[in-house]
Amino acid sequence: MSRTPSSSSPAASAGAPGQSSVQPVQADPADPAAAAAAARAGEGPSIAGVAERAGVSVATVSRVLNGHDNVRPATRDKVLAAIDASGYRVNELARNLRTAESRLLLTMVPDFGNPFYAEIVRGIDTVARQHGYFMLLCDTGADPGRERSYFDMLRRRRADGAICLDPATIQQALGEASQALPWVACCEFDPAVGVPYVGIDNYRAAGDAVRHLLARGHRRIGLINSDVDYLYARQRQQGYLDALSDAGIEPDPRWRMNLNSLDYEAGATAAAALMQQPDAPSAIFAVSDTLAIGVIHGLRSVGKRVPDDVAVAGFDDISLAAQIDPPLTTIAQPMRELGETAARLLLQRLANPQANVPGVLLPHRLVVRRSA
Amino acid sequence: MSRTPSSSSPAASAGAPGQSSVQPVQADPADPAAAAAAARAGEGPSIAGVAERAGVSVATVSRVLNGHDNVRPATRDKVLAAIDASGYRVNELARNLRTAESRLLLTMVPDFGNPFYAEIVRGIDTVARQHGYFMLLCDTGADPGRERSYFDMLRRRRADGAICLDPATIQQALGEASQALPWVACCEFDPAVGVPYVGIDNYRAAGDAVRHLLARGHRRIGLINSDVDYLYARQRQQGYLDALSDAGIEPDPRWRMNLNSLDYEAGATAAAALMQQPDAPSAIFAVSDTLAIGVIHGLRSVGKRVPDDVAVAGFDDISLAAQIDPPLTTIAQPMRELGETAARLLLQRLANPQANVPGVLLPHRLVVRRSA
DNA sequence: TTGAAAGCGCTAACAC
DNA sequence: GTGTTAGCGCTTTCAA
Repeated sequence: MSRTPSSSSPAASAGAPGQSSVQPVQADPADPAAAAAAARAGEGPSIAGVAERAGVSVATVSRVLNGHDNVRPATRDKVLAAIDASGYRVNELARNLRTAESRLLLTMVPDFGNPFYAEIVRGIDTVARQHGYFMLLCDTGADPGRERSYFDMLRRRRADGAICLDPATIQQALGEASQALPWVACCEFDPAVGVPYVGIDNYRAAGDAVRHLLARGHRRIGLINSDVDYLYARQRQQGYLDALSDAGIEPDPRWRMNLNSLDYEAGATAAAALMQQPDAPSAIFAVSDTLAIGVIHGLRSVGKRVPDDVAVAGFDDISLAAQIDPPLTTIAQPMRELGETAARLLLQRLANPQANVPGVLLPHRLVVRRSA
Repeated sequence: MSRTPSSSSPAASAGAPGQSSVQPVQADPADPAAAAAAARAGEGPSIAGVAERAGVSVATVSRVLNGHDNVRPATRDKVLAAIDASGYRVNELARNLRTAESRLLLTMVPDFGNPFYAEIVRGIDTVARQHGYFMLLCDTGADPGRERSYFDMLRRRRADGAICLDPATIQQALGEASQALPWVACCEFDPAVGVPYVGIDNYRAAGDAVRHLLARGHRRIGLINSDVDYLYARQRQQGYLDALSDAGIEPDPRWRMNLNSLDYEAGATAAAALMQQPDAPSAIFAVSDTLAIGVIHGLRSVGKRVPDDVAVAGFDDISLAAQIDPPLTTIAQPMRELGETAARLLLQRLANPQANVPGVLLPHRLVVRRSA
């Protein structure tokens, strides 16, 4: 990642891309005019105060602030000096109203405590900041009501665009009313909604995981899935089903479980339950690493060794996956890139509202470790 | 995809701002005036459009919008109907400028991928939203430059207040220039900076952990610490040192390590290194659970069993701590409450800038599991 | 190259 | 109760 070799830090220029940096400077405590202006404004001087101090018009100050080049160097210096001396900071509330943009990007996640989302969010944040936007992170808890209310922030102009990681079912409902709103889908998407998206091929990825288990000689393979509200859950389930069928195995419904949570706890409980039945699976495919980690714990709690008694495969390849015992075999998703791509798609859509922004699928990868 | 003149969605067709075409949701596609107005406004009607439609003044609409009670019910209904029919949404950009507040709270964390911070952030978010604020999450990477630039958002009026979870050293530098800015410190704080804070008694907590190890019969106890830039790192180290001394043990410097990361990976590497030396510790106290989990992994990689060969204690009690093998003995921090309290302190400071907001210390708790 | 002035959409005095 | 109006601080024509 290359950085501008100037003195301004990357984030410092973030708020106002392409504008001259305003240095943090102590206001001159002995200047009565500045003091009066400050008192009037409640908080530091306004652009008018700077103009007065520099002996120019507000228009000129604005030009300098925004890095326009039609300002005589001498004038610019005067203005810069006045800005410096007064400790002026641009009021983004005013600028935002005037330019009719908030420079905020909304990111809606079902659960930002989940390490999988955390990494995606980081990708979004990086790209957003590179382009002078800030990211407003919203935890929806996958609740349609909250989802909808956050979405409304777009209409209220509180955010310029949104990235949605919530279930496709929710997006669908949202989509009907909001085709025209500037948003993109990440990980979860319904191509039918007609909204730009980025994700992976969940069907094939799940198949890859199951085929790996099959290659290891397993025939009774369990599936610990999340809520089927999620598109990925349905797609991965289908991938699992078809991979088994293709291997000539009739999938037993008793091997499958649907959970309404991705917590470690949920995985542990489910695994223990799975093992209760006769002819229990000799391998388990969990649709998320957090679930898989819980599964390993649950297995251990009922006296099963991993992978000797039961093999476990996860999904996502969060950083933790390599650290647990045994290290987790899993499907790696390019989390960072997922986030970065989502942000870029959104920015693209913002820059050119009528452009036809595509859906994109990123590659996944099977990572074989010791758990399966 | 081209723009469809027909079936315009309620939101899209909402407009006819500042003009008298009063009609139901469906805009007349053949009305050039409406089209022009919509194009000009770019996005839906303004308060003036609603006023016109309802046959009242903008002041009245504003009153209804803000729930003032000095509006005749009949009038209010008219206005509500007009709002409804036009699909009006308040423009918060304008409102924010007028009221001189952004209703955004900034939260600065060194690393939001860390589950410890994630839970705190959730606490902040909950309280913020209860009070009509949104939370802007900023990952500083504990970089002073980025820290400072985020801080400047307060001065640029982009956020109304901030909660800082970054190292105390950074806060100190910030504090000098920003005593007056509305912010509070969470977890990390320097009482000398004179800023409201919430945290725990790290010194005593670390002592509790070490005393537990001592009680288990360990004499050679290692410390895997983070960067001493963090106040908590220094406090926990002192707690560790004093607990050993109090037990009549001369702490060996070779038992201590300082890491510049809290990643699992870092803990694993450090633990492996610690074990290389003769007379290696029989117990390790890691100042964070993520580190401790890495430590367990690292120990295992050099053939040590936990807790039989080496006992491990962590700090934080993230949800994962109970799930790994062996389950982690750790110091529980009230993460959620930490976040909630921080948010409340900030809100309090915002509501009453000159009030003397206190520093508060929340209780911790030793959680004994199998790792030590 | 610079300045004057018109708003962006909203809230809140201040009148009536 | 309701309307009129003056800005909030900024950007951006349009003239000079």
